[in-house]
Amino acid sequence: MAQENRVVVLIDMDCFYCQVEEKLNPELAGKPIAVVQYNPWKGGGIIAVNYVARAMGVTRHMRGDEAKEKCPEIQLPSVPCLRGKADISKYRDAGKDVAKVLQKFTPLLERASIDEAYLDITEPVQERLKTFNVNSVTTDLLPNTYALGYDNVEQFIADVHSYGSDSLEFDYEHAKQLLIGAVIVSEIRAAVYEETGYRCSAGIAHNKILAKLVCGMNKPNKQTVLPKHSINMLYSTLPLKKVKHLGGKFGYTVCEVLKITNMIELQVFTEKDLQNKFDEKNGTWLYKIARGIDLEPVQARFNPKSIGCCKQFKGKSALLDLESLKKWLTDLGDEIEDRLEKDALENNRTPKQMVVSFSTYLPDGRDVSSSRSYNFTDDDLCGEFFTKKALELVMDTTEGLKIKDEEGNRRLKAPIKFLGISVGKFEDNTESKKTKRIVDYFCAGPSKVASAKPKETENQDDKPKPCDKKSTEKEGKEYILRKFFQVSNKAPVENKPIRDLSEEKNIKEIVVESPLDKQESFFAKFLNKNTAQFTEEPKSSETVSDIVIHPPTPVCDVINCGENSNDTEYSGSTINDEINKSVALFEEDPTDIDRVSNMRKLLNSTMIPDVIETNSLPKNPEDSQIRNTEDLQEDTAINNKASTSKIETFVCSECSKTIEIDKVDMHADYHLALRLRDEERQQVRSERKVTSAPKIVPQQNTDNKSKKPSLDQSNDKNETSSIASFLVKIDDTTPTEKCAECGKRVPLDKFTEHLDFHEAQRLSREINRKPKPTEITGSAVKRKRKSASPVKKPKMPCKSIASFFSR
DNA sequence: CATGGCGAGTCT
DNA sequence: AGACTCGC
Repeated sequence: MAQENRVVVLIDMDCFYCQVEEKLNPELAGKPIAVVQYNPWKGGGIIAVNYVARAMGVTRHMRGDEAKEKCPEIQLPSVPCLRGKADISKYRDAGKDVAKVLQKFTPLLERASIDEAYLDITEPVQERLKTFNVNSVTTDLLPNTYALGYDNVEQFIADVHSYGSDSLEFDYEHAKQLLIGAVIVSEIRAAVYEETGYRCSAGIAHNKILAKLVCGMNKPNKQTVLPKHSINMLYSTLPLKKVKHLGGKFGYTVCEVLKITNMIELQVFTEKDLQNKFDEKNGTWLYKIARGIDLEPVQARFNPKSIGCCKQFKGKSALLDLESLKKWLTDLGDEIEDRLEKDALENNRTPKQMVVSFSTYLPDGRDVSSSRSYNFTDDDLCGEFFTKKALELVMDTTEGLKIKDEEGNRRLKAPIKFLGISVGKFEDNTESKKTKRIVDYFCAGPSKVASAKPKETENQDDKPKPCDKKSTEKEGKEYILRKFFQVSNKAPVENKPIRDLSEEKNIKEIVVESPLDKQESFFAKFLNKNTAQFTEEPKSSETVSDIVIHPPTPVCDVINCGENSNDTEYSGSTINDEINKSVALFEEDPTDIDRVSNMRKLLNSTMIPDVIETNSLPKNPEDSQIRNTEDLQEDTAINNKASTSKIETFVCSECSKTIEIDKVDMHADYHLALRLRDEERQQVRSERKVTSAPKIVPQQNTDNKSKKPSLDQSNDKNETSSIASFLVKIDDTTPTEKCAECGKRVPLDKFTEHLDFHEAQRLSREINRKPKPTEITGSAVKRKRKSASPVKKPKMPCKSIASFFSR
């Protein structure tokens, strides 16, 4: 069966959550309804609105309170709450009930979401045509049916009956199939209503994209057919972003790059055009969908491939201590257990993998997310397994989450904004004994499952014991805690030497360990070097090739500066000294006024002097809550120097964090690193998506103006931009070295900076880095992350020197 | 702080 | 394996 001649249907339940609520509570029938999510803020967030309420102006995105204003008599049933989070299981069950009805009509059913399913009914249509004459189709077989391009269904029926007499492009065979398809879909929808009481709408076309597209054109309780010859009419006014896959960033860049807004405008571009402007795959896909072609098959899938649950902890509700983390992971783990038990009983399958994901707030309020996976072994299935393993994964892989251990106050260093556990990679349970274990476990009865939770926390917490890693493996629930405190207990030991800040040697060791400490010297030097190069460059030079080509002198110095730089000595300075010292790093080049003033501006604007008296121990809880750059790294060492009698601090106006004076430079560089990362990302994106669109990738141009950075009167915003573009500027005559990391060709004399740039990317990525493998779970998760270490490998730069001299 | 909790799929 | 995108 040719893919282009399929009959594909999308069934979409009308305001599904509302219908479920109405069915469960018949008193609601006929009334305006909006389902709100538990969130008590301003009446809860509306996630579904029935059509009565829509008619009165209630929409999603509103809060419950707003809905009441628009429609005082509105009913606001709420999504139930279980374990502190929204519990949508009743909607999931209802969706499954519907899917079961759909499945009676074809096995080729793909559940697309809780309330949507694609059906490929090509076969049923062919079967029907064997015994049913299309000419006997009448409107009473097609209630609530619309055909795009026709005023009403009768006209479409008539067109089919007359072989499309009026239209040259009428594809009779295809239209006939769609018409029969529409008849079958009417029956399907009737069956759904009959058996579940739910109304739905449907789109009928020859592929998934189009079925989806037209399904929404007539709602509720309607179905819409899209004959081939109506596609262009539909496209002529259809915003491109309405098409599935084009509603996000990609669709936006397509519109920007091609300067179009409607689907029909895509048709003027050749396939090659589109492949050049985007990539091969996307170009071809765009070319085809512009002509109504979408070959993606309907997958036969009834059950979800993964089962997961997650929760956000936004803003003030971010998790700050170990207890909250444990609590929420327990709740999430319990939910997974519940749902997995049901799934095991219903589908006789077992997940082979678990993924725990989380995100933490950066000091500036943005967040970084991370995830770790674990492949189950057969011995894994024991009480509270998911919770324990999840906690283990989070704690184990995220040194940045290590607590600040002080006075029994067990705080997480980075506030957790999001937690999620999901399991997947299901395999069918065979008759073999091992895979049956999960069912055994779940069926074993409450005694085992409930596995009374001893109050293990308190005594363990205060007195962490040394533990033998091998023997405690997977033993009991205290295992996690014990392991945890073993780790966190090291902090004071590491801290001790640093208290005396004059001990340079100790500081250096710490600096080496901490990526963001390294960042300080890297970025200071990095920027400094750039300005130096610009100075040496003749200002009047006109061509790119004039950009100075001198040996990358400090390559090895820079590589090593993380280890031996004394930039990290800050002790005994005044605030202004520190600021000036930072600025001085950029003042060596008197010609680079912009950079100097910009940096000064940055420092002045972000650092608001705020001297605070601090006693030897942070009796004030707020003190321990200071979260700056290093807090997100694993380096607990520097933090704990609270023993100094008086600490001067600043408030960073970019991220509102309190920064101790000896971290001002680091902190400023940290913000710079974040900005650089963003730019690099944007650049990568534009290079990838619009490779041949010169307007989007100005950096790629080798035109004259791109080569005079020192004269560039750019403003603050463009300052870092110029740095980024500086890194990728290449000219034919420039000796280059291919970067092993990104494959780009980089001018030799900028190679060091280029490496530093990757360093910058890595730094921000490695907010959640894993500093060292832990033997205990070493078997669980592969961690062969290459070059995860922020410590520079001397290999690359040295190689670049060699190649420089060989040319 | 302010659509949240999903689930699928792609890229590297 | 993990980060990221898309859509409901």
